[in-house]
Amino acid sequence: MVTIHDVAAHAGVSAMTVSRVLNGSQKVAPATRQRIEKAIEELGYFPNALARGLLSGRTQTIGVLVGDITNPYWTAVASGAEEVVHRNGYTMVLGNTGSSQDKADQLIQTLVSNRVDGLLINDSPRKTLKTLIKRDYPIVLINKEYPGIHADTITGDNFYGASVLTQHLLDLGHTRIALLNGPIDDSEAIERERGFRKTLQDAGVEANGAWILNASYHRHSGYQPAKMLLTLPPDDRPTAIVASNNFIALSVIEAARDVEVRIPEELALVGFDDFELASTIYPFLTVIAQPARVYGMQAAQMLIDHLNSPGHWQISRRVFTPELIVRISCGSKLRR
Amino acid sequence: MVTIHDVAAHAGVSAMTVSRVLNGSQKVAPATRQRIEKAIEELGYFPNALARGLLSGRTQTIGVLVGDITNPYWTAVASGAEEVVHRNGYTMVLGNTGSSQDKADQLIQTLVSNRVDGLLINDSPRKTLKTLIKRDYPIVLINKEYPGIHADTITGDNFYGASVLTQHLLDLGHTRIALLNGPIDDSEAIERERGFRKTLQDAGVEANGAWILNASYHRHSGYQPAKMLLTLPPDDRPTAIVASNNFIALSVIEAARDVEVRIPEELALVGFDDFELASTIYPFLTVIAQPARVYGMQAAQMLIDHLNSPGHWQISRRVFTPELIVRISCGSKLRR
DNA sequence: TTGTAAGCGTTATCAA
DNA sequence: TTGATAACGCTTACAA
Repeated sequence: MVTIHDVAAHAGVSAMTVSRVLNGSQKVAPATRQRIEKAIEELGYFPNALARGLLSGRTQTIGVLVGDITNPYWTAVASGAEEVVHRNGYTMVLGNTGSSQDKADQLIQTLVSNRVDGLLINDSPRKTLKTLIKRDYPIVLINKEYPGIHADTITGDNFYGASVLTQHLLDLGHTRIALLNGPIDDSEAIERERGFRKTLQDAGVEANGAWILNASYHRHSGYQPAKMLLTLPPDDRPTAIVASNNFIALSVIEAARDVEVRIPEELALVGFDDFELASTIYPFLTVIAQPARVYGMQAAQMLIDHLNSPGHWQISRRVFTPELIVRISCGSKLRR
Repeated sequence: MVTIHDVAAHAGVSAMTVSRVLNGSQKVAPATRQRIEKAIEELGYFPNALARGLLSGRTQTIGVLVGDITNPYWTAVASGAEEVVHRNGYTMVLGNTGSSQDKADQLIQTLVSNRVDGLLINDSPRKTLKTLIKRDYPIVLINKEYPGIHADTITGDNFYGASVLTQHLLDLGHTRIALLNGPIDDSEAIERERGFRKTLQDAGVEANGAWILNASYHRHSGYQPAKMLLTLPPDDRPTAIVASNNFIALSVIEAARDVEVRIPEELALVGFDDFELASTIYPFLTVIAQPARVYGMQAAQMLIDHLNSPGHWQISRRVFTPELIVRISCGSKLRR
């Protein structure tokens, strides 16, 4: 590896002068500068960011940890974050936890060891989070809250979202409504279930415990529970399903197709998280849309503001109100 | 930031002993070890990978640069790469070039400055690549070749893929076939056009230059050219389109819907790159499937083998033969 | 305008 | 089994 000293020797100056050219920090004679730039070019010199970071304590790098990189929701978050990160002269490092706590923990260890200046986190073990916070490490949580953990947060209003979705189904005349929810310990899933139950209750409809099921948020995890619901005896079967994310909604579509239940004619389907193709896949999905890209941008901006703030940063939670997009999977655009 | 010396002081030992515990490299008395582990825990110490990397020259990190992180093809590549990278004790750092040469260049600069041990690259300026190769920096190119650049490469056989797709359409009786290709200077696009033209020629069908159009590989870039093709006067209009990637195929579906051309009844559509939802979106797409996940895994393995090889690494190109998956967008499963 | 010296946090080497 | 020292590549502070 070529070092600053190699460049210096090649240009017949000291390392310090090369450093000054690199950083444009102080005056360097034009002739000297030219010689140095030529040397850099000829030697193919890349400054060593490790040495720099070691000295300065900053790496101009921000880590982003998402649960599932194959989910368009999270790539939208990441791509929004990246835009802001990049625009502010930082580099984004993207990590994929695959919703595994161990992997999340390991990734955080690695990123912090590499002294990224801050972290955008979706999923992490509580303990790791506590350590980070104790050490005043700048983090922003995205779409997740941890009871007892006080940190900057960007989320959607899941209680509200679930309420709107459920109310929409009630308004269409459904009373036999199932919830295909995320993991039982997920903060979003918990809020969604609360919103779901409360809305039913307010409407005087009794929630059926057998119709409230948990899945992971991964691509096919909703398939089995969906199939289970759809193969219940007709009298016992829900007429509508609320899916807790985009992948779960897709699984419902697939299960319905496999057991020959038509959406929306025989089953109304609504879900969380809009995605590009929701309007291209038949039956076009009625969803609570969360502006994932905006979440990513806002979270990144929040983190960068924190990094740029002189020392007294005020922790805050920013909760976005998601929006109902009615398409046809709920059947509301059908004549009944 | 807590350093190894803080831990050492806290445990009443020297930094060296802490280092030994951290790396399990040499014998440490059990009692001492325990005290140190307790100190690490209490202080919330994270080793500084910058210092480590500076000393060792290795960071156990691999950079992956993809063109478009919102394209499922590339997330599949990335997720395959990550599996292998992770399994081998490295960390993957994912960068998104957005198909911008400047950004790719900047990202490579940053990653190399941060001394990632190697790079998986899809898109990069030639010049940067040349510099990397001159400096013997381990890289693997994915789905891209640069004339005059000699580097490890993983690609699909695009000439073959285009030939198979085109032949399939010819076999179905089409002779008026359009190619909605990628960027004009993209190595994959060039090969695909070659395969397309050659297959037509061998069948004695003359290629219509006005039906060979270029788009970028991004989400909506195929829409305008597709619409253009589909609004040509009936006598001048192709009856079949070969789309050069998944996003272009989606754009064709959208354009066809907007101008009320039915697929596959009035237009046969085939494309490159299978993706999860290709079989969920109607009309289910007939595609040349490239095992993106496998490409990612193979590329990562190749890079790691290179890193582990004592010094004499043989550069090679690995070309995969893609596979035709016939669904219904080409119309071959329709009675004619 | 340019150069010297010290130190960032680790670990390899040698010594105790 | 443990410790002292030097070095990795760079930049800040100071000196020339």
